[in-house]
Amino acid sequence: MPWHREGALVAWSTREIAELAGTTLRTVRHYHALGLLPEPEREANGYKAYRTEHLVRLLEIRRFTRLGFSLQSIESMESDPSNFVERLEAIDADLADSIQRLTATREEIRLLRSEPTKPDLPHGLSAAATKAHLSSTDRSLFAVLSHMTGEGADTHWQAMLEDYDPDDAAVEFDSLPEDADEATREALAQRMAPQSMALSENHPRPAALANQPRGKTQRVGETVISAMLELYNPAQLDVLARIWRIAGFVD
Amino acid sequence: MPWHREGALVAWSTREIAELAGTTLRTVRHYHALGLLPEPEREANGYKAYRTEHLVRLLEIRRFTRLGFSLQSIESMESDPSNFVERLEAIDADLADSIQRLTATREEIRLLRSEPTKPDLPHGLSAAATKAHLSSTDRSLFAVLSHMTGEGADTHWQAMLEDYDPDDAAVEFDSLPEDADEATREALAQRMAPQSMALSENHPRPAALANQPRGKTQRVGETVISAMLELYNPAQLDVLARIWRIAGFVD
DNA sequence: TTGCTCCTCACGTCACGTGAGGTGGC
DNA sequence: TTGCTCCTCACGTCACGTGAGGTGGC
Repeated sequence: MPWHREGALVAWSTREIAELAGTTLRTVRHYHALGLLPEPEREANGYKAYRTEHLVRLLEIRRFTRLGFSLQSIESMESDPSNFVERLEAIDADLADSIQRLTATREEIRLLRSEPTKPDLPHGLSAAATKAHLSSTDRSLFAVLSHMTGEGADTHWQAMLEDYDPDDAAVEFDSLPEDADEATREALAQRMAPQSMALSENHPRPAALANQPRGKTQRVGETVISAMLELYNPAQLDVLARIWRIAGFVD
Repeated sequence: MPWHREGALVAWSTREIAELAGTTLRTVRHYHALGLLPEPEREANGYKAYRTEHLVRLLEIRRFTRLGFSLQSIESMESDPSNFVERLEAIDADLADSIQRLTATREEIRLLRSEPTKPDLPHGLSAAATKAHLSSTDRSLFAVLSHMTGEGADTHWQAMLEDYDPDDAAVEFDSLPEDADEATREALAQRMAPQSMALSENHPRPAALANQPRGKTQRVGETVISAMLELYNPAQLDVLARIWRIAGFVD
């Protein structure tokens, strides 16, 4: 409870002024430490005795922080109030950015909630990869592929995956032992090639991918190739090479 | 540039994997420190040699953080993935809150930019107070009054201020010396009373203020009264008391 | 003596940012 | 020798939160 001093005047404790202002004890003390809020006089027992001037100042500081000013910028602004509007505009631009980002995040979350799926890939890709029964190895490859080719290409990969039929050959490929003999590898490649060719024919590289600067495309290629080299075993890599030759992707 | 190792395999440095993932050196090291991202093997010179598995994991972590997960919650979620959807919903609620707050802040900033005025009071009140040529003392009183009566009452105070005419008597009141004699004080009260009465008649207390719980109203009253006791000098307080008696607010 | 409120350090939070000081190959 | 990149501490950021340890009046 506020106590009386010097006759009619009333003073508040730190906790009281904090609650009056709708904030916390620690916040008030923090403003003292920064010199933003002057310390009031003390009672005989050492307690701080806040008065209206302090409440007014505290409310003013809170108003500025709610507007998005940092405590430091409140100080600097009060020593040089010249470019107040510019500061406001800078804060406003930051706020617009933040809202933009948070809204995009909410949209991602909405998709995830509407169709829960492992969030290791962008949502559409993840759902398609799950429906296509991709192995975790293949998912890893698509994680790299999708990130490296950029968001714009995701719909392309997604459409391709949605068109993909996980047949027996694919299952065999996933569990192909690294020492599979040549006949096995060649036979598997022959079985897998047709679908690869069909997919590549039905889903040509989109313009966004084709029109990249040369260096970028090369980096993407190197990264994806090196990912494949690590993700697949020698027999699987050989099967892939054979498929590419059959399909005419390489010679 | 990536360097080669064990024949065809390629490894990246910390900086390289960070850039590949679109993040920073320090971020990668931070994830190591938290145990979120396993450390890769080292080259002979002690350099870390990252490979695809690390890139995939790094991209996954980044995806979670962009969704709003804290680093800690990524860990705990992976050890117990059961309530994934609940976590998503909690994050979504936080995001909605944040967007709500930021949007409200932007609206305040928009008002301030459209009509720049001292931001010591809520915008509408500040503009009205400035137009009414209120002294900084009076502004302080309104800062306390507005905060204590809550946002809902601001339009009431604003309407009152917009109706207020800062006449000669008000100017005299602002600079009234604390030892002004009784005749001066009484004359001033007589000149000021009519406008006070008119204002209070044209702007009755809104329901939002009248329907407060008793304790709340009392606290507001005490705080505002104590603000007045500090903001005005004895002669000014006496003039106010005389006005109130003339107007019949008190007896 | 027990409870309650006040006080002053001073370390903790969160996701990294930023030097400081040293190494290794060209 | 100079430049460049890597490495490991370790303190800094921002606006406070959270004890720890002690005091003073009922």
